[in-house]
Amino acid sequence: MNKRQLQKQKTRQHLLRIAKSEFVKNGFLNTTTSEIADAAGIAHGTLFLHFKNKDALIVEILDRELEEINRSIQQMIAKAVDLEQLLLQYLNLLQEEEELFAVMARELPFYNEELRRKILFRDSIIRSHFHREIELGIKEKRYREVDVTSTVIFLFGTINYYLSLKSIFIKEGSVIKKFKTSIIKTMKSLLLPA
Amino acid sequence: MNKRQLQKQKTRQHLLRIAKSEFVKNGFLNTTTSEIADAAGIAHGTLFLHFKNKDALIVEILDRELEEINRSIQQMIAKAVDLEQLLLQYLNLLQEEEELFAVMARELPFYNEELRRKILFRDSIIRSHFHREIELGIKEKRYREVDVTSTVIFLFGTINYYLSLKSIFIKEGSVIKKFKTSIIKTMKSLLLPA
DNA sequence: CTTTTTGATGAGTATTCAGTCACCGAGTTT
DNA sequence: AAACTCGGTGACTGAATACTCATCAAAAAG
Repeated sequence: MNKRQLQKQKTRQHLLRIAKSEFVKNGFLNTTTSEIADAAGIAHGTLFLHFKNKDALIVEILDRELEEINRSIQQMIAKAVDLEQLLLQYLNLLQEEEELFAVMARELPFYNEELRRKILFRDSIIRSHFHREIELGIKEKRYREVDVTSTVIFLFGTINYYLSLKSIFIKEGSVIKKFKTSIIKTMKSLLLPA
Repeated sequence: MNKRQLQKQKTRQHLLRIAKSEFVKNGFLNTTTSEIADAAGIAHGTLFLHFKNKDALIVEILDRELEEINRSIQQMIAKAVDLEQLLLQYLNLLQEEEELFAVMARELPFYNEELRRKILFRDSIIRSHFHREIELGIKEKRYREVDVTSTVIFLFGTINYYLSLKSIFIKEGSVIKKFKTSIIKTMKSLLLPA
């Protein structure tokens, strides 16, 4: 790879990094291509040399992020021994990239089909693990006989609600951190016999 | 009131009605002032004769809607004898104006301070009634000793999650109708002793 | 050393919208 | 009936913003 190609690669990576931080800061919908170019210190037109359009940029960023999240989730599942640990580790994962998850939760209904599908697919994977874990618990009589699907949606609905209204729930810091224990507590009280 | 003033009143009411149906159809953010004017059969400029700007229009529409909803809620509370009935009636209320609630759930994070405050204030009123009802149930030993605040947020978070992703959860018809029974069932299993 | 290639530039284009304003004509007043 | 008022009109403006393209200069190729 010669000097030119090397520089191009570097610019591209730089753009991806800056774009992600801008998206996380203001959301995908409210970040303009000019803002990204300015923040990256390159000309506006250069952005379109590296990415077909704004959508292609966000898709590439999300693909990378979702892939990394999937890796973390796989590790998590391998390690977690029960639902409480799984939930705690999942919440920790969310907390680490909370700004990004908050943006996705808030903007999901406005994304195009492709993006929505990718995000919801990632969601469905982790959801299915919770589903399985709860079913197992019921079979082993550790949990009460709840409606598993509804229970899982209650959990994810609540987490997404917290995330999408993050800035309203708290001034700064992590919503997940703030509500982690009460989420776990309520899930336990839903599942464990009295 | 003379002929002119009468006509003005009529145009204004007509605009409010058409604007609401457009907002419900495509959301507030994705409805243009031209679309509303076209649908109402008036000139684009006329809209700004009746309302200072697009925001003033949505604020007036929401004020009317929220006021009516408040009236319904007051009636509901007067009649409801227990949590299950209260919840069922609340879900019925949501179902009646589901498109509007779905738009609000989806777009809330993007509204300005004033609109957000109004919507969240209405939410907090109904939430406080659930809170009180659950506390009472715990005191009277009908319910288990759950964390009341978390339980209420679980309920509202889940409902909002369903609403904001309405179009993803179902093709057409009512999400609330579809999930009503499982929401109630899960709430009961959360609150009632095993 | 000359020619060709190509990454980068940024002024310019196209589009979408909210909001304005000079003007019209029906209705009201004098 | 003349003068005035005011609701309505729609072409126009200005702002925002995604995307293009003629041009440049440095690097690569011949």
